[in-house]
Amino acid sequence: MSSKGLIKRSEDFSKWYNELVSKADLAEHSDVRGCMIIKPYGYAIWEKIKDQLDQMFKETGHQNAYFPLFIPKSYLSKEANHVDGFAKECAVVTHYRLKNAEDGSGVVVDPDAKLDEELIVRPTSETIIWNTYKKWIQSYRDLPILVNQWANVVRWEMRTRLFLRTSEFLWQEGHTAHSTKIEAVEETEKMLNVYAQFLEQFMAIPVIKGVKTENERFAGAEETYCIEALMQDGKALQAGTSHFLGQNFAKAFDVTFADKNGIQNHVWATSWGVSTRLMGALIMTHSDDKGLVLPPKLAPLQVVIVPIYKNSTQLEEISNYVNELKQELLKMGVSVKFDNDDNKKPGWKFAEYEMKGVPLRIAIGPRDMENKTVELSRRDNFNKTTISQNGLASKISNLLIQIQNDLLDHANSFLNENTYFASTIEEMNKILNSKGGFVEAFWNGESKTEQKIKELTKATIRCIPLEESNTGKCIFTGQANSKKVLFARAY
RNA sequence: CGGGGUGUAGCGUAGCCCGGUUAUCGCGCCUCGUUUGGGACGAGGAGGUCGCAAGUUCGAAUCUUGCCACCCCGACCA
Repeated sequence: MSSKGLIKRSEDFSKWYNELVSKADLAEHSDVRGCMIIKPYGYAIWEKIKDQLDQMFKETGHQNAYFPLFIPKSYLSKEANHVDGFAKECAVVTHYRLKNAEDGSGVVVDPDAKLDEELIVRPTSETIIWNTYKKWIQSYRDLPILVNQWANVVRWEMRTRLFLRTSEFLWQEGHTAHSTKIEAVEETEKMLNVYAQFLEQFMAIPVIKGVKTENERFAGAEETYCIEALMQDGKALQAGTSHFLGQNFAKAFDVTFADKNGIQNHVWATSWGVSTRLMGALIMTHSDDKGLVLPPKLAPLQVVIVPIYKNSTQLEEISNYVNELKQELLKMGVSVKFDNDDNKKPGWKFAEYEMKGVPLRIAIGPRDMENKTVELSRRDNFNKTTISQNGLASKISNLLIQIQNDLLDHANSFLNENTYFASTIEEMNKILNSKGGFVEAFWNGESKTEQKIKELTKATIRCIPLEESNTGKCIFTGQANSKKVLFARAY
């Protein structure tokens, strides 16, 4: 149950985000630092995301499996870069038993129950999975392995935000094994495209596809592909990553296969993931000062019907009509709720469903019953129209498609309008300090240069876009033949 | 993990500096009635370990210390 209004985005975007997450009933903080409770309404959206992605993974030949939460500490250290990247943020299990304190003050860790080998709570599962794949793979006939898992992972974060960065989060992680480098790279790119397609077609979020620089690469990867989205406050958000892992994990875990000639080779690997962070992307892409805005394809509730009446006779008449309409809509696969709660006035309901981002609202009163009309109101642009009850269900169904498309168009325009080019550091700072956005610029490919630019602008290279682009003079060193990359301040 | 801020009923808050009956107000909640085309109104009612723990004191929401959580800014990261 949410109380009135949100702070305006223009006043305090960060506060707006926090209030929205809370008032739209998406999530709340738990008593454990950095951990979140995803509430039923928020989880319903995540389930939509999950179900659709799961279907897309299966359509591309993947199967789900489940690997354990706990990973022996020794596994993590087998791949040098990997351990460097994750060691600082791992939760560690050291004991397996509690006992009553002798002074009666409660339970304490039983010092006699110390684990011989400590377990880490997975920050990601490459190590335990590759330790397993070693047993699964003997010959090229065992390849490829195309496995995904839906899981929770823990990374001990210093600074957290609901959905955007929490110590525990939900995600999926795909882990594949291939006999050739080409096939593994293809898989990495294929899954990046699946993500991009999902974000655009279902979340109505346009993304830039690219690869990360060495600095930003996943710990243990040869190449990290990513999709980057632009939020309404002009900051970039990494929405998904797909890694070409080369033979790094195969070598670390000694995973080899016999090829057709009987020669032993190391296996080629990929991994790819998206997380509950997508919820943050969804919120910060479409929502407005009235609350959440959901694309119809991800809305747990697509249509809400609010009756307006003065007495029970009127309500009954309206109900009779609405129940028929509801059946028709449900048959068309449209999710719909008739909110006939007598304790809340229509105005209250309007505001409430706006906060929760229900894409389409229908209001029906005695006037409508008389004229055989209803009032349709769109959440995304607040357009209100009074239309005939004739053929209403299919009009609604079409309108939902229209809303889905309009949200993507709108987000696309925003992305285009907020992508700039800068040829000097001053220009870049000017852009970033005024409204933010993506800034294209040339970069000479050196980490040192990237670091310097970061110090001067607080912007990082979000990606080197996959699209072919021309070369030019490095924004920092002036070096010719530098490649075009995308800078932004980022979440 | 460093610097700053905050924590009082489900939510938002007054009181704290300067310790002293029964902890303020609004929203929400419950009951009854009237209402219902953009967050209704009246009457009555319930709801509190003042973040947690020690300490100072005759007496602590108020003072001291420690801890926990959240928010903002850094460093780090999806």
